Amino acid sequence: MNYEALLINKNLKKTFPRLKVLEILDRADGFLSADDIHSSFKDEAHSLPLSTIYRVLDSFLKEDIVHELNLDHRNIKLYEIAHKHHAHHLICVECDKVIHLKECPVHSFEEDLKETYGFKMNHHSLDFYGVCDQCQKAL
Amino acid sequence: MNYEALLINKNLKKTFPRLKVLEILDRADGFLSADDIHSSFKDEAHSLPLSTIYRVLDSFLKEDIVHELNLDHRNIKLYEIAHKHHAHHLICVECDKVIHLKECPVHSFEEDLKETYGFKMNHHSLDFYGVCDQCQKAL
DNA sequence: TCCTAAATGCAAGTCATTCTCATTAAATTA
DNA sequence: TAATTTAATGAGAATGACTTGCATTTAGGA
Repeated sequence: MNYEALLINKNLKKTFPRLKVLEILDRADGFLSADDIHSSFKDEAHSLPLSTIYRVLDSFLKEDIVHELNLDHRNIKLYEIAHKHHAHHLICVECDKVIHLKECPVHSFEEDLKETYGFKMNHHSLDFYGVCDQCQKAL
Repeated sequence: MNYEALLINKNLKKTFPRLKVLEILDRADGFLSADDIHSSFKDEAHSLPLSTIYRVLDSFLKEDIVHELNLDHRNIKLYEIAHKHHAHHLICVECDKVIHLKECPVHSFEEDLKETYGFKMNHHSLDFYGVCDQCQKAL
């Protein structure tokens, strides 16, 4: 993944914080919170303040570079590079594991809603919360 | 709706705050935030502190007396008496109008997930965000 | 190289929600 | 009915995720 090209392509200035956050998200294998991103700097000399991280994430959200996932059971937002997966999830409320679901079973339902209610659709969230196999055994 | 009977039925002590919150939620015609509930006391002599309201709502959630709705675009939780509607929504990000959807198009999908991943399912959220008819015209 | 708007760093602020702890009250028991 | 136990409440402080104000820096075009 060419970070610089992506930023230029999205008309975002190529700055150190943006490149760094992009790299961290790209190398992560799942969702990260703003705080996760912040923490991943702890051993490096040049860290980033949380305010900058939030601003960078906002600019990425606007350009659809990242997806946002709201965790109902934690009151927290998680972020992931957008192209990685479609945005439906199976979430374990015990260990916070997130399983990505590729299928979107509500696509045609959404089309119907647009028509019925005259909505201009923005996005939809479809997330399943439960206890995973391993945590069931552990409890 | 018999508030006292409901509480007794759920093994919840019949207290003034619980009866009051139940009544407010029952009389509301949509979702309310904890703050909405708090505000609805402003003209009355005996109000309730927010801490109590949150605790009452928690006890109601545990007993499935209320449903909780997380608003992605506002970072806020809304509550409604559970029996009123099934919990899927079409939400306008401009005016915060919430339209209740009766149909659940992911029921069989959820059954498949349980089987495939061995999850014990807790709940799922399915919410559509967009701009409603009226707000589109107003923009 | 200069210029300007945009981005950043830092600190302070916001706001929904939770917690602490002393007090009160509900429901059980004597 | 009174005493007891235990949960619930009230008030306010605390938390924690996120946002904002503002002075400074920097990217990218002139």
